[in-house]
Formats: sequence, structure tokens, C-alpha cells
Amino acid sequence: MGDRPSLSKGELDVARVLWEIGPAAVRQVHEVLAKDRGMDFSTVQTYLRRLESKQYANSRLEGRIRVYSARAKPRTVIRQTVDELVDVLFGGETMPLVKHLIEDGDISSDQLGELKNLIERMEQGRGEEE
Amino acid sequence: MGDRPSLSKGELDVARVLWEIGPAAVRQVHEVLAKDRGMDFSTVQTYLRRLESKQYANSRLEGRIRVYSARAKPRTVIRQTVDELVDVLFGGETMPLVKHLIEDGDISSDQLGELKNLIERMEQGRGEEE
DNA sequence: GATGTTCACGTACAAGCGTACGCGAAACAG
DNA sequence: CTGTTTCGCGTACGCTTGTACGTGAACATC
Repeated sequence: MGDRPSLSKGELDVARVLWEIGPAAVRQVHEVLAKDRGMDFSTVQTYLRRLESKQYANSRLEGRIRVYSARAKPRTVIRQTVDELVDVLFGGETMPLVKHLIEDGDISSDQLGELKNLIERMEQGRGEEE
Repeated sequence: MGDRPSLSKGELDVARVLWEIGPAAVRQVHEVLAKDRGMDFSTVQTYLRRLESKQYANSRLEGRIRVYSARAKPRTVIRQTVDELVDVLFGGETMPLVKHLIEDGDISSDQLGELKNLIERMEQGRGEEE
């Protein structure tokens, strides 16, 4: 399918904002990123253009303002990016990463419990759907 | 601490081989990567040089052969790399990544059980040591 | 000891990335 | 209307990354 070139750090930052705030003009995206990162308006603009040329976003002119909206769903991009990391760091094995995160990832006891639940639900749900 | 510039995909591939096979000449590393990836000898050589210049590896001449060895521990590099991903993808929150992996990460039932154990051991170990 | 092989090392070079400037037009302030 | 601010758009530029070649020295083979 749409095998788009993968996103760089900066592009991902911008994409995240687009997902959070929905379709938005450069200005809106910039406001978020300026606060967090002191990123320049034109830099954001460039990133948005690149997101569009890589097919991760759409845009249309609304009057003289260009409004960008995410085109790829977060889930897709996340999967792609994480898969890449898993490949490069663990040769494609997912488990080492999960273990690393549980052991070293600053997870609180509450969150550990939450994970245990999630796992139990996964074990349950297996075999019924699909 | 040793705040080294972070590694690119290619550099990570090579670093992984160095961790696996221990101190090695370019040739040895190349043999592994040629099989997996058709990577050229000089490309591997360049990557090793770059790993050294970024302080992730050491080398010494052994006769006329240069032998490289990992300098940064896998754990450190993994933590760094994963942290970066977590930042850029989830704004620093670890949990969403763990959840993503458990839900979408092709984990077998056996492995799910293993994870549950790990979590239980983590819950146990808390508050006793350190 | 001439010839082919294997290295280290310097160098290269296009594409990608982070970061932005400048210009000309539209919108807004007075 | 005129000056100022805000945009879109084209362009730029140094750095990094992926990928490798060429040269000259050391080694192995005949």
C-alpha cells in the first residue's frame, strides 16, 4: 500500500501536533511547537509541506490560508516507526523491546497493574475474533 | 554523561553486529552484514569509522588490521534510542508504546504469559531492594 | 620477485534533514 | 489610502546519512 518514505524526528513532531489539534493552519501548529521547542514559523511551514509531499498530510487553501490535515492515521505511522526501531535495534524481535520497557521504562505500580489487566484481556480475547 | 550524537539506522545495524560478535575486524563485521544486507565492505568500514568518531566504538591496529570494539553498552544505546522514539512519538509517555506493542506487536500467547510473569516479578521486587 | 589480493585511509557525492530567509501579495490598522 | 503584519511559496545552505571508489601499502602465491 501507500508505502510512503518514513518520517524524520522533526516531521513526526509536527505530525503529532496535527493529530492532536486536527486540521489546522500553519499558525496553529506553530503556536504549539513554538511553546515547546522554539521552532520558527517557516520551519513548521516547511515541515508541513514535506508532510504533504510525503503523503502524510493533505492541505487546501481556505481563502489565502493553507489548512493542513493529517492523512495517515497515528496508528499506522506508529506501527511503521516502531517496526523500524524493532528491526534496527532487535533484529525484528518485539519481545526484547517490551521487556526493556517494563524493566527500565519508569512504569509505576499502578501502570504495571494496568498492563497485567491488558495482558489478561488479550489472553482472553484470543481465538474469538478474526 | 557521554552525550554522544545519536546513531542512525545504518550505524545501529553495524553496532549490533559489533555487540554480537565482539571485537572484530572490518572483514568479520562485513561478513555478517553482506549476508543479511548485501552491504559493501567499504560501506561497513565507513560505518565503523563513524561509530568510532561518535565515541560508540574503539579501535586499535593489530598488525595492519584495524580491530573495532564496542565502547557503549547495548543497554545504554537501547535506552537512548527508545527514549528518543518515545519522546517523538508519544511526548515522553512510555505506556502508550508498551500498550501498542502488546496490542499490535505480534506477541504469542506463550510470550504473553512470560510478560505477565515479568510484571509480577517487578511488582514483587518493588520496595525491597535499593 | 612479479602478480594478484586485501587493507586502511582519504575522499566523494547525492539525497535527506533541520533550519530558515526573502519576496510579493493579501489582510488589517489607522 | 498607506504602513504594517501575516501568509504562501520558492529557495538556500550546512550537516548527516547511505553508499562507495581510488590509491598506495602490506601480504600471499607462484
